[in-house]
Amino acid sequence: MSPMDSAAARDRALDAAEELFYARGVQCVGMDELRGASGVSLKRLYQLFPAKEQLVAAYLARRDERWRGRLAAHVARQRDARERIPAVFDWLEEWFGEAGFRGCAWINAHGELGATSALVTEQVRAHKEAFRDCLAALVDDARLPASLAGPLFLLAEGAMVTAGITGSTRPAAEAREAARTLMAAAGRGGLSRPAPTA
Amino acid sequence: MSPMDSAAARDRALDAAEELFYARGVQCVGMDELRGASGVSLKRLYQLFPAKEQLVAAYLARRDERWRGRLAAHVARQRDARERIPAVFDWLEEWFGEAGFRGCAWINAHGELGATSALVTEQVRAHKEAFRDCLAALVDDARLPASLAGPLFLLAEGAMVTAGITGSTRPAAEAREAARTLMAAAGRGGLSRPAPTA
DNA sequence: GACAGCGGAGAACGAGCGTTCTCCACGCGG
DNA sequence: CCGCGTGGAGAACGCTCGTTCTCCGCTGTC
Repeated sequence: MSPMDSAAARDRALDAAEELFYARGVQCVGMDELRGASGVSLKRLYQLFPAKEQLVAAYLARRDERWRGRLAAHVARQRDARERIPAVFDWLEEWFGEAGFRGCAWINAHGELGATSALVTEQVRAHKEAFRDCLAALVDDARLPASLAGPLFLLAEGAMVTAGITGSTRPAAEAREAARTLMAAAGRGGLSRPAPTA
Repeated sequence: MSPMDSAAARDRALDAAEELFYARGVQCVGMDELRGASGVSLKRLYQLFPAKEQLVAAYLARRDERWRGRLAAHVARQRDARERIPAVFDWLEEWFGEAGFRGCAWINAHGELGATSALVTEQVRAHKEAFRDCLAALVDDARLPASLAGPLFLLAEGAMVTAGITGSTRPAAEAREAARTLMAAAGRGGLSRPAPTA
């Protein structure tokens, strides 16, 4: 291989990292196994990423880009701005049903390394913030109150966690229905007051 | 120490396990460190728990009991059955604000070991199912439609994850407001219909 | 006081890991 | 055709970890 495709080596390393880290957890996969799966020599791996931690961070960063790209593409297919919000949950449902789905990579990575690696924590926070911003933009486009973004985000996060733990796609549908209810209530004007107590 | 307090040794082992596993992650804490922190000899540890995995499962099981006990106690302070549901989120908010809060122990354990340990996965599923059942009972007591339990559960899970990642207690308040809105909408009669599309 | 048995301290073991080093085959400038 | 440097394969290193073993002191009994 010519020296020039260190970019290709990087891609192959990240491909292998994504597949293995996501499927089995970061700590379960050694650098040697990564070398075997990617075909990139250990020497090269350490040239590209000075330590495993950086490879993990790069894996999360690239996955973040792709994940948000896929979500945005799916959502953009809806003409009606208000339908784009339920479409987020449609897309989650599709994702949850994919073979090999094992929950949210960032939540998993945070559970595994959040206490240990500041770099990973940073990636996780950045990803979640970006996702939240994405929802906020959809809420804004739909001319709904900005305060809706937080709850929608929480519903989506809860759905991801629950789908990851139970292996079911159902949380996506539940979250979508709840999101619709919240949108309708917000459209009706502001957040609810407490239920009448006496 | 008399041979009889193997129960006490068990408790001390679990105390140390809970503190260290929760704070730093399971894989970061070795059996030797656990011995140092608990004062229980390695030999005894392995008599009580044939392998680390069992100790992890026991830690999660005991924490589950205590966690749900604390939640139930807090919720029971509300007279009005409908106020017990927001009270769940009040309690979450308190929890999120505690020193050393680092997210949901079960979600973290699942992220760390879900792909590896069937025993741990089982504990996580059992805990989440129990929590969900608890919410379902509160919904039932409040004479609200059973379909509310799922969305409330998702809001709570989303809040736990988000609080764990961001370190803020705010997700609890957001989830509580959303829960109130969903309760009000359900009280008003059933789930929302999709917004008018044409 | 002698002895059997239990329990604790910590060494030992074997495996796996992240990281580095050694060695060799290959391609290129003179 | 000959050195030279680049890059790959994989051995090696040092460390940590889960688990087991060895040794020793203590205690309760005769």
